[in-house]
Amino acid sequence: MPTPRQQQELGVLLFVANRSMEQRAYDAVVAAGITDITVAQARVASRIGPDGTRVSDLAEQARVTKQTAAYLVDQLEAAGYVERLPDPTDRRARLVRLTDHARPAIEAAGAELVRILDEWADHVGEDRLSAMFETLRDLRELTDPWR
Amino acid sequence: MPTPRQQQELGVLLFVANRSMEQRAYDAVVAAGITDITVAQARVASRIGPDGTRVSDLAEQARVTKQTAAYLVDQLEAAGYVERLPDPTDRRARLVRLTDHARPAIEAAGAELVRILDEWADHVGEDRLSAMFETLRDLRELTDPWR
DNA sequence: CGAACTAGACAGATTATCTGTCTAATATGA
DNA sequence: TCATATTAGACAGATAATCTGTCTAGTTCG
Repeated sequence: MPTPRQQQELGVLLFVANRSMEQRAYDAVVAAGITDITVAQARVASRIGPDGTRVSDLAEQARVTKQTAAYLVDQLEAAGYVERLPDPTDRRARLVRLTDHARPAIEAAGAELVRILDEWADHVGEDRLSAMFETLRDLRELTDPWR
Repeated sequence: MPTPRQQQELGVLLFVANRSMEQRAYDAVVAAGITDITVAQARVASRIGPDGTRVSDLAEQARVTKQTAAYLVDQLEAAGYVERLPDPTDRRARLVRLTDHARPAIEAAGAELVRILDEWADHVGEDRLSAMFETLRDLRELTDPWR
């Protein structure tokens, strides 16, 4: 029978894994010479879908309030990384979309993510990594009330 | 061959799983009537070991600077949840230790963690959950440069 | 012993985050 | 159809969290 302290270890493990990915991706962007984005901005920007995403949805996915998400999107917009367009399906809403100016950052982050997953697969094996992926996907029904 | 966007999904999955655990544990503490702790404080406090932990180590584990960790520990100390004692093995250092006042919070959080893991095990099976645990443990060598 | 390093404190600034309120647009339902 | 409730997002203000930089005391090691 597992103890709370072991349960807690799982939390730590999820945290360090996520944090490691995030930090390395962010560092890769900085290493590519893009230094005018903060971690919090990048976290929100990374949730923007190819066809644009509403601020409310970004807030939900990043688990911050709409106000916080809007604040970060404002900064990304001022720096030219995103633009806001009217949402054709709902006149209240606006879609946030990445601009071409964001492309180098996306590519740097993406390339680093590929490297990370390669290393992880090397370390624990492709099969175990895939199994973990699938388990986390299934758990999402519990861990992600939205979507 | 996986795409960057799939890699990124893993990051999201790790994030939502961790965030779900953290939020539920925190909510359980609040539901137990303990309302004078913030999430950031709880995050640091949860890393304190049974025999006390140095501020520097807490900072490392929570991935914040020493200054931030010290700031949060100050608040926890002012609220009576932790105390600072001299570290007998190093006169520069001080150990942060949880007080009896923290016990109800620890118990509320621990009980919720047990519930969460029970639900997860029900959802994906005990074996798959354990496998994920082991994989994350092995990955820690890559994801957690310290320890 | 002396240089380099480590733990933590102090100061100051910035960033991220929240609660609360407001308007406009949409959805619902009698 | 119209009143009501809900949703998207903006605006204002306050607080919390976080960082960089600097400093002192203590430790380690050649």
